[in-house]
Amino acid sequence: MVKYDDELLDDVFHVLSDPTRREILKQLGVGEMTVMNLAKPFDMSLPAISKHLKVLEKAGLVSVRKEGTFRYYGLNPKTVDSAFEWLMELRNFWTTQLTSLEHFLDNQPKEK
Amino acid sequence: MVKYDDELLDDVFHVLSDPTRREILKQLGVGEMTVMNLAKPFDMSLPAISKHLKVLEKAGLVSVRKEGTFRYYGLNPKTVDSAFEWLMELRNFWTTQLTSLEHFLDNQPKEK
DNA sequence: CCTAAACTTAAACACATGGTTAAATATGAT
DNA sequence: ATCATATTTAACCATGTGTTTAAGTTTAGG
Repeated sequence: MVKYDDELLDDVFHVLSDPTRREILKQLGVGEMTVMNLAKPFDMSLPAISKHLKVLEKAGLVSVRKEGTFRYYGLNPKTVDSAFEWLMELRNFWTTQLTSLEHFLDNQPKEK
Repeated sequence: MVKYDDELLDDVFHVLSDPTRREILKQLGVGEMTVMNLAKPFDMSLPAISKHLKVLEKAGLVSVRKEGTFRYYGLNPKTVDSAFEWLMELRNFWTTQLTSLEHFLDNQPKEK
């Protein structure tokens, strides 16, 4: 199995475990957005969104560009790939294990 | 976009955000295991592992089978699929958005 | 019935999280 | 200089997390 950076995975999966952040990530797929505009769909204060964006940034999922008083947040799609690939490998590992004879024998039902 | 259960995604991604739980999930790919054996590789008390297993169970990623004083934990691979599929769709959504003209125009660099 | 083994539950703790409101900061416009 | 706008920082709060140790619980075996 490929080696993954545990801390990176911690951060990325933690980011993904919050619905607001998932929604923000989806939204950013459309293009760069200001904090104000990102906040609009949510029934939540601006500082709350600002905090979520910090979490996203710390995990390397987004980056910021300043322009006047605005801050344009944009995607960093590669970081999500690390989580995706980890998940893919996990599933892959499971599948190969599950088809092995050893596993088959170990998992014969012992009761029902 | 397909509709996903937010609470399920919250739980599954939260499970995945901890390295101990990721390791447990990987390990369970080999086959059912008792708590004792699952705990062995970790430098951590048994109750700590027990709690992680509760989290995994609550998220629907594993299930338990009792046999005497032992508890055999086994995988529930389908639940991980929901997170995997959500991630896949997100990437997919991004990709289609990123190739659209609209996005291209919105994202011309404004400074450098 | 007694004991050992395999867990779980309880209680406690330090720290993180997700939210709030109010105040500070930075920038552009008048 | 003043003001409004966009955003962050600070301070606070309730709740959740990951861990520990100590005390149950359940079950198998002498």
